[in-house]
Parts: sequence; C-alpha cells; structure tokens
Amino acid sequence: MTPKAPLTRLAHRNLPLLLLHARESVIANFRPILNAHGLTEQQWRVLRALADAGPLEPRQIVALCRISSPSLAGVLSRMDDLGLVKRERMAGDARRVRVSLTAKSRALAAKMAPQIEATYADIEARIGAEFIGRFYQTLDELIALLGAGPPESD
Amino acid sequence: MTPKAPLTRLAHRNLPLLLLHARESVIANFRPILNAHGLTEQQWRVLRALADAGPLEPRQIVALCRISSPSLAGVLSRMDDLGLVKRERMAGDARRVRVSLTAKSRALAAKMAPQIEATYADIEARIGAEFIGRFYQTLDELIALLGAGPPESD
DNA sequence: TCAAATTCACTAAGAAGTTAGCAATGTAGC
DNA sequence: GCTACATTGCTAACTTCTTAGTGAATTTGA
Repeated sequence: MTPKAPLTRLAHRNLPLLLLHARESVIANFRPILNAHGLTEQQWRVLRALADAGPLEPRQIVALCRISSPSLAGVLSRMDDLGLVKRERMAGDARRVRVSLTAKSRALAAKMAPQIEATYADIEARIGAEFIGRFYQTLDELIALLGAGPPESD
Repeated sequence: MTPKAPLTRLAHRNLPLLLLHARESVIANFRPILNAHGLTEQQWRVLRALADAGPLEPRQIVALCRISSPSLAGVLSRMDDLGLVKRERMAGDARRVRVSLTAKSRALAAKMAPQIEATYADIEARIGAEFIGRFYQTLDELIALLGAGPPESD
C-alpha cells in the first residue's frame, strides 16, 4: 500500500474545544428552561443583564454579555419585536441608545429566576459546591491573565 | 418618580457566560493564525481532528469536534470545495461517509502546527504551565461530572 | 469656526448554530 | 419475504457570529 504522509499530531490538547465542551455540558442544563419560555440563549443573557443592572446602552450590553455589536443589533431588534425590550435614543447624545426591560420581560425574568436558581442548585449537588466555587475562581483568573488578549500588532 | 418594579437578581453568576468569556480569551490568541491561513475556527477543528486521528466518519467528527450534524454538513461541504477534505461513500454501508484529508490540507496542517504550538507555549508563559495543567484537569472533571447531561425527560 | 478624527450603532454577506424533519439504507422480527 | 424500527447524513428555516464597512453625531485640533 502507498505510504501515507505522516499525521501531524500536536503536543497540546485543543483548549478552545475543551472549553466549548465544558460550556455545552453546563448550558445543556439550562436550555430546556430557555426553550420552555421561548427565549434564545442570547436573549436570556441580555434579559438577565438588564434585570441585574437596570437599563443599559448597547455597548455596555456588548461588554457584559459578550455579544458582538453586529449580533446585538439583531438580537435587540427581535427582542423589541417580541416586546421584551424598549429602545430609545438618548437626549444628550443622539448616537447613543438606552435599552430597558418592559413589564412583560420583567415578569418573565421573575418567573424564570427560580427555575434557573434551582438548576444551579442541581448542578452544585452533582459536582459539588466547593468544586464550582473553585471553578469560578479559576475562570476569573484565566480571563484576568489572558485579558490583555494576544500581543496586538498595531 | 414612579417606583419601578424591583430588579430580579440571581444569586449565581452566569456560568455559561463565564465559560464563553474564558473561551474567547483563549481563542483570541489563535484567531490571527487561523485567519492568516484562511481557515475558520470550525475548519481548523475538523482539520486537526483528521490530522490527529486519520480518516473519520461525519458522526465521529461531530462527537470529536462538538459540531452539530447539520452544521458539519455545511462545514464539510465548504472544505470539500476548498480542496481541504475528500468525502466518499463507504462500500459496506451506503449511508456512511468517509472523510479524509488531502495532500493540500496535510501540508497546511504541517505548516500551522508549529505556530499553534508556539502560541500554546506563549500562553503557558503568561499564565503558567502548572495553571494550565490544573485547568485541563478541572475541565475534564467538569465534563465528566456533567457528562450525562440534564435529567432527560423521555 | 471648520475640517479631521473618533465614537456609536448599525447594515451586508457569508459561515455556523439551533430545532425540526426527511430520504435512503440497514437491521430485526415475524 | 416483508413490514416495522433504527441509523446516517442531510435539507430547511431561522438566529447568531465574524469581518468589513457605512452614516450620523460628537469631539478634537488647527
């Protein structure tokens, strides 16, 4: 048989892939709740950010929810159509926008919160509260250490 | 002023969001390399899986690369167009497909591998080899513990 | 004061993610 | 044989992500 070119094997495991896998393992626990309430993952992230922090501007949501600006435009537009958020131009600076929740979405958040919390409790029960505590800490540390991002070339 | 409905605050931090943030922090280091070679993140994941393991079937790639079956169909189709993979029906079972690398993609993998490894070395230098070792272990543990997924309701 | 630079949100186009569902093939049971 | 079931890969429709780039509003600097 024809000898194949040798396979290229990398020494390091694929870390982004491992993080993706971990994230999927976690989010799989929440997805049924989101689906049951007709929310996408991103819509919930925005909803929760606004519920936690009050009205925000798009660029603040971008930073808090790790959603790119172009994606957020669509997400907010659809949430607006669904009556989940209200958008208004700001008085002092016409470029800026103020995004806030509606009565409907506040009620939805209040209804979902206990279910989300119960799921966290369930996760803690399965993997250990101590483990999860250390994990939060490790992630924070990693983000802080890599926070500067790759050596920018400009 | 009108008293607003109280904000709904959750006790637990948003873990999927934290994992997303961590993943972004890591992948930001690799993205320039992928872009320089005209590969998307998913294409690289598939390319690396095939380089590591040899020819695979779509459902094996789905499992290894954490790409959903419908997404993979498109990814493989585009990679095929680019001459990065070869797809062929299997003899014994006409439902199954065998995906393998091409000379072109094998050469690409060989060329990218050192740059990817150098980036891992750089990350280790910044956050500590010991830290990253523990991190891999923690992620493996989390995935194993949550692996079964949420209590399936069927 | 007026032009240049910056900021902000957004659009455009293509790739990828999700859920739902389908056609073809293969297997098991009768 | 032949029908019921399972498996495999895929399409369809819609949402989101990425990169690139635009228009309007604001700030800076000469």
